[in-house]
Amino acid sequence: MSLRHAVLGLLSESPASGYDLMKLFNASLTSVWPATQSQVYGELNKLTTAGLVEVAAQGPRGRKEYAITHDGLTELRHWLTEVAPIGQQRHDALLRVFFLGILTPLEARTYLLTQAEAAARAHETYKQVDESTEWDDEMISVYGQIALEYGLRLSATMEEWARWAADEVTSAKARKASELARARHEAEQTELDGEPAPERPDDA
Amino acid sequence: MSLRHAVLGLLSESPASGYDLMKLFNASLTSVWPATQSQVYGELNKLTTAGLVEVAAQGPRGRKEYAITHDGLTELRHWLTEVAPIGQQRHDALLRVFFLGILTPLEARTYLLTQAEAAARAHETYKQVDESTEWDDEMISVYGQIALEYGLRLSATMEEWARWAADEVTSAKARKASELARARHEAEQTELDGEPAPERPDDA
DNA sequence: CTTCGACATGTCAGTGTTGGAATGTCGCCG
DNA sequence: CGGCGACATTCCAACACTGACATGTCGAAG
Repeated sequence: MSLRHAVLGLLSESPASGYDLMKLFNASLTSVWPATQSQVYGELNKLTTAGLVEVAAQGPRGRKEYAITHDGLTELRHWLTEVAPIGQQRHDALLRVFFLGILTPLEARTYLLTQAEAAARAHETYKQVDESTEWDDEMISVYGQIALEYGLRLSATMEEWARWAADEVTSAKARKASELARARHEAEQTELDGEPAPERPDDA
Repeated sequence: MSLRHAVLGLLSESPASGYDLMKLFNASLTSVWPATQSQVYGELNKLTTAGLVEVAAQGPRGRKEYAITHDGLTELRHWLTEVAPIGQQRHDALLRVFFLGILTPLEARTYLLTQAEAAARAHETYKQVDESTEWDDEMISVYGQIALEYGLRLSATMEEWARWAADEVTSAKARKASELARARHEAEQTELDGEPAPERPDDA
């Protein structure tokens, strides 16, 4: 139900049309809460029916400029202060990690390093935004900056983790190999003692 | 479309019934890709129709034990190696940050510190799992450990960021206050010069 | 004056996700 | 042997999201 609150939040800063809202979504909320046209226009109608926003002005081309109502602002405040955010987020990229075992270590490493690069690119993008924006002490600016900082830190953590993980795959493989070598050695010892050697498939 | 691949991934490790899969989802994938019963059973039927899994054995109580087919394994490998993970994830908690400006700095700070505590609790939980698990060098264990490490690092980053952000709110408020004080001072100077003082609302 | 791009809204089918209800079976403990 | 808890599946209504299609208006540049 957060699309509703994203729309309310944007309208709390200034009145806007559905078209304006789409631009705002694509400009500042894409990486946090993406939305499509159909969703935004649909939600605006629902919000109007619910009395949380109202058509404050009409313009050319059928433009309807929406403004948040008192009830809408109350709802927004309620959501911010009293509704606990859901902690769990679906994480496509991390889900794959659980199943990397069906690939070869080399393929798994490639996957992780690709993730590292994607994170690095994301970090670079955030940095560009940070540097090309003039931050002042207005509250809206402060919170925008705080959100951006989250992006910067998250992408940095992601990259470091993915590089660490790639190394981990390599060293785990090495540990397994040496373990196998030891097992082989013991098997040879046993063989020397006259026992028949147990079957051991060669690891590729 | 990742629920499908989560199911395939779990079945790639060992055959299981829908009921078994639900336990696996709740045990290891909750924080990465949560799923409900209806989803899992529904997906199993779709996967069977698509020939990616098959009913390998039937048991008591109508139990159907599913196994991944050759086609299913191919599809899983394809997803892992060739389908780019979607980078953008919806982020409820971060969305709110954009709109904290409509709250008082104190309320905003409370929100951020609550988030910090939630992150700290999550970190603690992951730590418990890490310490209470016996990790070996089997591949499945290695990748489980890698995913867990991501959780550990992410929650640590979250907590640090939220605490930093809470401080940032405080200092931004202070900067604004001193700015206002300076403006006031200048206004008084102007007043002494005989000019009328401009209106200035008191900040609560 | 015409044409083109930006402005502007609306609708739809298909898919994914949630949460709950309904139904029944088996095995073990007392 | 009676009942309870774990096992096990199926169905459904409601809501959220995706991506595309349809329709039309205005303003400015050529």
